[in-house]
Amino acid sequence: MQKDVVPAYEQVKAWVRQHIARGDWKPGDPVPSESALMEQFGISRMTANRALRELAAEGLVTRVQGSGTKVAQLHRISSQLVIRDIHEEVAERGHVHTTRILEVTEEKAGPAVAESLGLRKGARVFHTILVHMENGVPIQYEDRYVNPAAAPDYLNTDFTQTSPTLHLLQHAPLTEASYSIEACLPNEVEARELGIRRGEPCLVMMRRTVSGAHAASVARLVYPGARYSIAGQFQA
Amino acid sequence: MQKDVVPAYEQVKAWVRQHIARGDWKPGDPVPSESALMEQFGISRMTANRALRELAAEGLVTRVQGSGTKVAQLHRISSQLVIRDIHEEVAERGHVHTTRILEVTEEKAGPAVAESLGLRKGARVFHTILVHMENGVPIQYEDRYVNPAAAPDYLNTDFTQTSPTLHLLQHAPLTEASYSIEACLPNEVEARELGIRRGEPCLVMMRRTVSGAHAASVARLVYPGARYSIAGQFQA
DNA sequence: CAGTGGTCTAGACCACCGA
DNA sequence: CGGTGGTCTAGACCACTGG
Repeated sequence: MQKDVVPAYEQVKAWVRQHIARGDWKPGDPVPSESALMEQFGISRMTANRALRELAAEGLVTRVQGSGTKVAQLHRISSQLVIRDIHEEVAERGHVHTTRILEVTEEKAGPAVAESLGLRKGARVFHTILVHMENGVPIQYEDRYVNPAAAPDYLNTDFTQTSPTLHLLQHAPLTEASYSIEACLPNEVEARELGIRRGEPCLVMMRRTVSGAHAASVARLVYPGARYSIAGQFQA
Repeated sequence: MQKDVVPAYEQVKAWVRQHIARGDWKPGDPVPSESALMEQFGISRMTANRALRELAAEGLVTRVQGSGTKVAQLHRISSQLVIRDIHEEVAERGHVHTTRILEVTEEKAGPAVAESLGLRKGARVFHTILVHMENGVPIQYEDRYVNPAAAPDYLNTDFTQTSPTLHLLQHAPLTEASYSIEACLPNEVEARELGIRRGEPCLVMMRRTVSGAHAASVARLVYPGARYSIAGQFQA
């Protein structure tokens, strides 16, 4: 039975997907029930169930117990924003990534940082400021505070070899994160270090990461607008 | 057996998740095999399989046939960027959404637009320019070209009642999309319509949507940087 | 009520991996 | 080779929906 290279449930999924993509079935239309698929494909109900359940997980169809399976309103096409190591990202483009280190210190947390990291005001925190360059051109100004509890070795890292993101990913596997992206003008220091004029707009990403029980780090990432864009793909 | 409110496979998932979140099992560590879970929880293999398979789909664990299930390197935490109707978004914040219509026309496609929509240069395209306001304050300048083949009725829409995004979602269910986000300074018209100075940075999202066989629309969405940010959450 | 999906079981065969 | 995951089946009981 299962000598097929393509599993039965995948065939069913593909078949349903096709009907939806071609517009044979429009949003709100019913999709054949599990028992209908059993007969049509000569499969067991568990197999039909798996196909429809996975399509529902992808958001292509909606299932309501007792009512049936319907083609979903195709609203929530979504893309993945992924937290990646910038070194890896640059290397993938076949370019050279280098880092300029501006600051690597231990400080007392100010109120804002303490709050973000879930520490008392004045608690010890690690602070790094780096500039990331792609083929020698600055592309990211990274101002980051790190919770010592999450990455005790942080300050001993050679940041010319290992980026903060990579160190954190390796030592404090992240379980949660939030971000916000805004357009801002750089302050004087940021403009100077990025080699741009004060009036040149930048993408600023504020990111807070959590690893297990600890808030691990808060970072302010400044990208020169003219040299960087966030791009992505949505797939149904 | 299944009188439990929480399904068995969910209990197994929660149990595994907990061990990973608490750090009992670190990235690379083996997760109990399906047969181990069968014994431990007194469940059948299909149930254990489902639990682990779904965790793998979420990216929490990695499964290799013949080798076993291991805790994944928690790198690719990802978030969902969702295409939403701006009216809905504003309404959800409990605010009032209004629209100012600047242009609703039919034009011949210039080379760039034709290319994006997959049409011949000079083909007829719909063009709308709107300003979206939240409680009377401009928050988005929307310059959009639409492929007539994907939404023939587009121009007949009352854009004070139905946003372009909503019309398109309803009439041309989207199957694919790509976007890029940059920081830019607004041009003179955009600045005037958004009520900001020329030097104030903006988030600009270029978005191209595909519906079935047709490229449906390309849009340039300009957000005043000081009034708008894109925010999101990553979840493992 | 009949039909639907939600869950579960106890088997089964297979392909793959590592020792 | 034994253990692993990948898939599949033929049944089962349940909760829910709709007419």
